[in-house]
Amino acid sequence: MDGDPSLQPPARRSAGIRDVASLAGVSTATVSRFFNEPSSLRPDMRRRVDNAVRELGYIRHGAARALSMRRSHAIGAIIPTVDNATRANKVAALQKRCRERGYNLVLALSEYDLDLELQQCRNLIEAGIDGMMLEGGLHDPALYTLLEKRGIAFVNTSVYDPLSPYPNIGFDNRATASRLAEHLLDLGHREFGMIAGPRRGNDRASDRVNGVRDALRARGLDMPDERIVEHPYRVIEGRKGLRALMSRRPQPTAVICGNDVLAFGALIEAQALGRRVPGDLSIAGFDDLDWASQLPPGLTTMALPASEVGQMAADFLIDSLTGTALPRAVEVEVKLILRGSTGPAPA
Amino acid sequence: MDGDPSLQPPARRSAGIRDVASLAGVSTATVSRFFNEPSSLRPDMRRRVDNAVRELGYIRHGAARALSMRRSHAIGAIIPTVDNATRANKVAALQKRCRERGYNLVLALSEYDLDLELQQCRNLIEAGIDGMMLEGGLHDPALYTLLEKRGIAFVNTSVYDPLSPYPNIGFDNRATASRLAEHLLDLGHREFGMIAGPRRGNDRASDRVNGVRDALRARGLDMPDERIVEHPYRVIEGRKGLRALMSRRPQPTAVICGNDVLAFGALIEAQALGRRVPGDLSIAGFDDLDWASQLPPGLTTMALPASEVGQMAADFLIDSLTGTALPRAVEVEVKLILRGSTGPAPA
DNA sequence: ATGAAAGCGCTAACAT
DNA sequence: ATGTTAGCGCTTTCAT
Repeated sequence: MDGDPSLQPPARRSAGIRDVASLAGVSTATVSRFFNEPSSLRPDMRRRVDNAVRELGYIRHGAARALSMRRSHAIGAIIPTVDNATRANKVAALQKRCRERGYNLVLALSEYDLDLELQQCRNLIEAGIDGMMLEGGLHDPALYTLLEKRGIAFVNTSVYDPLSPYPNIGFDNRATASRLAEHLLDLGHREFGMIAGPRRGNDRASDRVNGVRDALRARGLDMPDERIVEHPYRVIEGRKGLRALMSRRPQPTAVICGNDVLAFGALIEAQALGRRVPGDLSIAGFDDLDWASQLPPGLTTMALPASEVGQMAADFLIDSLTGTALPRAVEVEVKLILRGSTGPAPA
Repeated sequence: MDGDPSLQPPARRSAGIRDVASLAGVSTATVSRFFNEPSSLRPDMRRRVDNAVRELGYIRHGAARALSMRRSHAIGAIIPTVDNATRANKVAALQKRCRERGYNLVLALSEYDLDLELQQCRNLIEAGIDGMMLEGGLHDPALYTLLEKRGIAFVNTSVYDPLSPYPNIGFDNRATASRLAEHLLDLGHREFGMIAGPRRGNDRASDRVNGVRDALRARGLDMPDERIVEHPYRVIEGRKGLRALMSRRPQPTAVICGNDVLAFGALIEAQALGRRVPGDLSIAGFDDLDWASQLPPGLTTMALPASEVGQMAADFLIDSLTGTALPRAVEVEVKLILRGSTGPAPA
């Protein structure tokens, strides 16, 4: 093998399908079938091609394949950031499932910016993705137009809305937040505060605020704007948020945080302020991160099945490409995890 | 515009370069130049093409472009997981810089498995990536062969080794771990323990262990195997690790953790065991995660400039493609962040 | 079951 | 400065 004593062994371009075909003594069509429909080849043909492929270290040329098949076997994903374990799990599950089914994942970040999201969408279309996972259901209308006009499969994730015209896989953030608030209402809390994530351009963040409001209103209570502070998802911001809320009068006895990272900060700041959790103050979050069960007194939170969503998104997108009929909206289960950070309202 | 009352408006395939060319009354070459070398067009030509592009909503076909240019404008990255904020920052910086320079990011996960990493490498090659970011310097030899034979640019990251034959951007994990150990030695500690990350197939994890050993040996001390426990990077595992170490005699007064997540668990478990930090026990980690400065008493840790590495990796790879001469190894600065979790050895 | 050959939608010589 | 046209490396009819 490699018997050609040519002058520049490293510079020769790598083997193409024609090289394989001629080495195996078959046509290029047969080599193509070897990869795409092996069962249509006679065993001996298959063996010959297989040997040639191995000998040459042949790897198909994806771009040529995509051009010819009008299918890139790439799935795109646009997410705000990756620096959140829940989302990381979703992306990991997405890429794993895509890989299992022969698809690659092209990742783009929107940084919670709808304009940037649209731009990234264009980039991914240019990259030729066959399907695209989005986060949330709030996007520039042009994004939907773009995708639909080009017949690119897509799915909104981490939101569930059976009435949406667009496919979605996730859960109802608003109802989920209501459940969390009800838990606290049942514990006797009447003075609520909320450390929300930035709501602009983020329907999950605003839905969570609205959900808490829903629950309070259903019991004749209200959560005025001054009881809501908005902070980026960072621990230090959770601390600031709690400090701000505790400076209002009357002070809240229950604080719901937009996610566990903010709750982490709130928990630490409560301790720094000398408030006992849950004796003086109950705190809850969303995500059920790794440490939520470990950090005393344990964080009450909503466990969001992120990797399930990622995997389902991959399946949904890839199935769409084969023309399978699929449900427009899929709801995944969110569990309320009760831990030590929430308790009866102080007397 | 769109004056053709045909029967299936949504089904018509999207505009190609020829459509743009004929609408603008120019050749396809001119349209191509409009995108790739706009300055070579006369202003009025540019305007005509621009209008046609807008009117048709034309987006270049990446696969066709890649096939023709022999360049996909895609960068691949294979990382173990994304569920770590430091790595998330690296990936975010990588994708951002790639995007700025007209490249897309194809992401693959290796799950700390060298065989899977090699497989993912093949997948990415098939996807046609022009360059590839790897994590660490320990890979299947076949991976290097594959990449070099095909002339794909690549770079090992989060490691620094000027003697390596392969390009790398990062820091010397071994030396960095030594610095951390020296800090504790200077505080008078003599009994060390280590909660390492899984070392199999992970040079960063094993280098950190070796670095701690180096520092101890330099002072005539030793760290026997039974003072090292190995745990996956999760909070609960950090707790288990500390419990295991504290069951040995003599007990360590200083525990160095493979990363901040493990250190988090160690911190919590120390508290659960009634040990005061740093009074009875000093704990340190790697990464300087978001909460490290917030969680009392503050975690002493090494701050790794992850996003700097991600950005430099993007620049290195893309610059390589243009034939720019580049340094083979780049070292980034790691800072020792002193906080409350480390203090003088108990008397 | 296998082969021959016509594209897929661009880019880049080369020509003007 | 702009146009003509031959590929890029596959897949997929259509023959056989």
